[in-house]
Amino acid sequence: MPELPEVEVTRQSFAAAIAGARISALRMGLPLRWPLGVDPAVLAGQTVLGVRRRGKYLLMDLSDGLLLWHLGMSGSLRFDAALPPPGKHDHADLLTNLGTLRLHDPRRFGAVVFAASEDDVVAVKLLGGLGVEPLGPGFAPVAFHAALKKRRAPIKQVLLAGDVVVGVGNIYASEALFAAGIRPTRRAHLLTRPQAARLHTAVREVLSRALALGGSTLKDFKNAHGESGYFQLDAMVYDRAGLPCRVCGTAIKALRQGQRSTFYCPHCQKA
DNA sequence: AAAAGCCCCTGGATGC
DNA sequence: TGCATCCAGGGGCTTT
Repeated sequence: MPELPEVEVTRQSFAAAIAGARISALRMGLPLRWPLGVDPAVLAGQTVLGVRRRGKYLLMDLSDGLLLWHLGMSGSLRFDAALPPPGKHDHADLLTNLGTLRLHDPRRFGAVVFAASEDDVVAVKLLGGLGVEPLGPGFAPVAFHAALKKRRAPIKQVLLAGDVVVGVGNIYASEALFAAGIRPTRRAHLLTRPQAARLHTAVREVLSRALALGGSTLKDFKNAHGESGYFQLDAMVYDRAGLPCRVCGTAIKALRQGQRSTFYCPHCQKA
């Protein structure tokens, strides 16, 4: 479900409210993608210092260690002073004196993982290979082009892989390539410098626009207050197979790349 | 080193 | 109504 904008919207919607909270317990439900990696009792009495984001991970700094939260495909977080008893798909409740943070995740591809520090092996394994933040200063056109030069895979799959630039998921990969006028099947190393620069701009604009609109609401995205976003209202190509391109009217095409669907306009995306 | 496939899981939509 | 099939916003792991 969540790509960078949704994860960041989620973070912003509860980070300030949970800062300073004293943890009383962590209650886990069915197994998630990875085990917590520590006795939950270790968390009791710790304080939540803040919540950062790296790619699609949320890093919750504690007084002694950190919790990594990932929403997988279907996860969402909710933070409230009072929540109803956990339902079938509520698999983690972090209880604090300021409220409960609840992970709701039907498919259970998400995770909550404890790490003693960012140098902890588990943290390095999950975060160590991540690319640069697309909305940060490390994402620059020239370096981006240089990184693409080393990759022969289709550009769509390189965007999605997250080792060059993080946070671009399946929706925004298609949207950014449309905005840049680039064919998703184009081999990354064949992009010219102007094309890489266009894609760099497109990734930033698509993500920051979605972020400003509160994230996408394809199915059930909600921020930690249970409010929806609006991005799906203006997707240019995603999930529009056979429909007319909003720019030129040509029928949008769909294809499969690495077991994920891709959408593009054959007329607007010739590069 | 990089690329391609596989797989984890549940639920909704579609087809017979 | 029932059942089978396919698809879904991610990404680590194993195999080429």
